[in-house]
Parts: sequence; structure tokens; C-alpha cells
Amino acid sequence: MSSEKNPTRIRILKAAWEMLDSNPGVAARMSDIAKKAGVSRQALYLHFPNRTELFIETTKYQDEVFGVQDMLVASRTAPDGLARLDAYVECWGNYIPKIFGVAKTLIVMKETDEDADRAWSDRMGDMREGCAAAVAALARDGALKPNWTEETATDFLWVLISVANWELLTRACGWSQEAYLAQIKATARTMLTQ
Amino acid sequence: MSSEKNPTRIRILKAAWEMLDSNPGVAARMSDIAKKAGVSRQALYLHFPNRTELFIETTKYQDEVFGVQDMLVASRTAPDGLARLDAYVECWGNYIPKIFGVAKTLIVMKETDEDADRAWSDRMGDMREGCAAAVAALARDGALKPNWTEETATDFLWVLISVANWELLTRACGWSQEAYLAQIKATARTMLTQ
DNA sequence: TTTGTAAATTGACACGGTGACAAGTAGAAG
DNA sequence: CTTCTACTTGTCACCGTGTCAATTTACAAA
Repeated sequence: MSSEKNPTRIRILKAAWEMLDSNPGVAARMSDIAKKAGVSRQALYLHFPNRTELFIETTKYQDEVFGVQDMLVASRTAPDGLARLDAYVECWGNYIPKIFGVAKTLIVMKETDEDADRAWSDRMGDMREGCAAAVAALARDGALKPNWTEETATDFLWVLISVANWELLTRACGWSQEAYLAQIKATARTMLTQ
Repeated sequence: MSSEKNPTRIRILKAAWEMLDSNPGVAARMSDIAKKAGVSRQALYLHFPNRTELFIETTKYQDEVFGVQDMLVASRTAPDGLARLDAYVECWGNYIPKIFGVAKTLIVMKETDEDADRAWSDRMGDMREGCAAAVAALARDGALKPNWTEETATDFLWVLISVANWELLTRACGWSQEAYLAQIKATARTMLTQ
């Protein structure tokens, strides 16, 4: 993809990544990131127009490093709706902890920053498509509970697997990742399928 | 309570309330709040030590105005666990939209501000007690599904009725308050009770 | 009426962080 | 040896918070 092997650019992205990971939601200062990257503060502005854009590029870099697309193969190749639902919840649910630090920063910034808002909304839009596909697969199998429309079921699933819920259950309540996944899967299955 | 009829203090609180409501999560500037209150910026510092504290006091003022305590009577006087669960979800679920603007601001600030964090965590702690009481009532009735402990069931309920979920369902997905309440109640009942 | 006092105003300032800009420098490629 | 590029150094304007001091207004008590 866009991994134009620009060494300092990558170093800056990695530094931003680490900073945001180590303090989710806190939007590190440009000077701190520069220090961590071993580069002058001005160099950051040589590669990114502003702080927001740097963070947005950091999320894109993460997606590149982790290979989001490959990760979703499991859910797309699932034999039936139920398997697809499980696989999608599992894929996304296991992706959240990897991106949480950076994502949380964007979530906080999106309230006050239009670009951050757009970037995060896009990401959530993509994620919603996965939900919609899983719900559609259920509907095709006749496995979707009749009280739902595909639209409302997608809404529900999308909210159920939101970053906020992951954060509350694992961080605030101290659930393990496995407990989280098991409960969310069970809830999705129980509420959506028949 | 602490409604020491201090007229300018109240005017400032009301101005802050309106500002935060009109732009949830954006943490209005002191000068804007002052302008809206028809008072000098410095006057704000005469009544509140800093911006965070002003917002915290604004939430307390809201609780006072709305009479949180009275509101919870319905759930405390419910005849059985199931009724109590329903009543509590309804009480809190209907309270969220009233406080959302100010609450959202605290939620955003809590990442970077220790005082905001404490204030919001306290509020969430109180809310959790209500969840725990409802779950305990269910358990007493033998109506709690056996896969739960009281602890994990409380966690689940607490997350289910979080402000974040209300925001996503009603704001991002456009659900009506009634649809939101109905779905959350159904989910709580289905997942927690037998 | 004068005086005392509390509440608010006005205007100035330091601080921290972003982002813009200009001039200088090191090193590789021709 | 020059030239181009990437980076550095240093400076500056801007914005918003929080502090301070001096002043004004309003009102109550003597």
C-alpha cells in the first residue's frame, strides 16, 4: 500500500503510535513525539500538516502493519450466517486492543476536530459494513429473529461491539479479553438469532 | 442541598449548562460562558477555582434541579427483581438525555483531567450501585441466569446502560428514545433473567 | 450623609502548546 | 566542487487558561 519506505516518516509514525498507546486518549504533544522519534519538532511538520493528520496517518499505518483486510477473511469465508457473525465479532473484538490507544485518541479528538471526526467515522463506517454483511448472512439463512429489520439489527450489533463497550468491560470492569469475547458473542447470538 | 441562593453563581451554572448542552463534549471557553451569563470572565474565577470545577459543579446543579434521588424511588419500590430491573433501566435511560451535554464533556475531559475523572467515576459508581441492587433483587428471586455471578451481571448491566451506548444508538443510529429503552430493557431481561 | 464592605469589572500578564517561517547545515549525487 | 534534499535551529504570532492588582458599583450600617 502506501508504505513508501520513508525512514523518518515511519519513525515518526512509530513514535506517535507508542505515545498514544502508552496514554490512550491523551493526544501527546508534538514535541514529545519528536523527542521519542529522535527528530526535531519541525521535522514532524515536514511530514504531516498538523497533529490531527499525524494521528490519522498513524491509524492508517496500523491498519497497514496489521493487515486488516487479511484479518477479515475468516468472517467472509464463513459457511453460514451464524459462523459469520461469530467470526466477525471475534475478528473485530481481537483487533480493538491492538488499536485502542490510537483509536481512543481519535475518539476523544473527534468531538473538537472535524478531520478526526471524519477519519473515525470512516473507520466506523467500514466496521458497520462488516456488521451489515453478517446480519445479511443471518437473514439469508432465515436465522435473524423476526423482531429485527436488517437495519436495526446492524445498529445493535455495531453498538454491541463498539470500542466503548470493550473499554468499559475490559478496562473499567477488568474482564479478560476471552471473557469479553465470549460474552459479546453470546449476546449477539442470543439477541439476534433464532 | 447546596442551593445557596447565590444569584450570579446560579447564572454562571445555567450558562455553562446551556453551553455544554448546545455542544456536547466540546468544553466551552470560559469567555463564552461568561458572555452567556452576562458577567465578566474574571467573575467565573470568583465562584469556581477553574474550568473543570465549574463543569463538575454544573453536573451537581443538574442533579439538584432534576432531583435524582426522587427519580430512583420507582426502582427501589418495585415489587420484584424483574420489575426493579425494568424500572432502573427506565429511570437511568430517561435521565441520560437530560444530562448528556454536560456528562459528555466530563467524559471527554476525564482522559486528561484528574478531577474530571474522579467526578465522573463517582457518578458512574453511584449508577453501578443501582445496577448491583437490581441484580441482587433478581438473585434473591432466583431469577438471575445461572451463568452469571452478581458481579459479572452487574458489570454487564452497567455497560449495557452506559452513556456511550445511549449516544451511539440514539445519536449515531438515530433510534428514538422509546426504541432505545425498549431494546435495552429487552436485552437486559433476555440476557440476565431466566 | 458618610463610611465600610462585598461583589464585580477592567486590564495586564505569564505560561504552555500549535503551527508558520526563515536561515543554516550535513551529506549524497552529479 | 557544487547542488539538491532532508533536517535542524531559532523565532514568532496566536489562543486559551489562570493570576494579579487596581478600580468601580451597590448597598447597608452608623
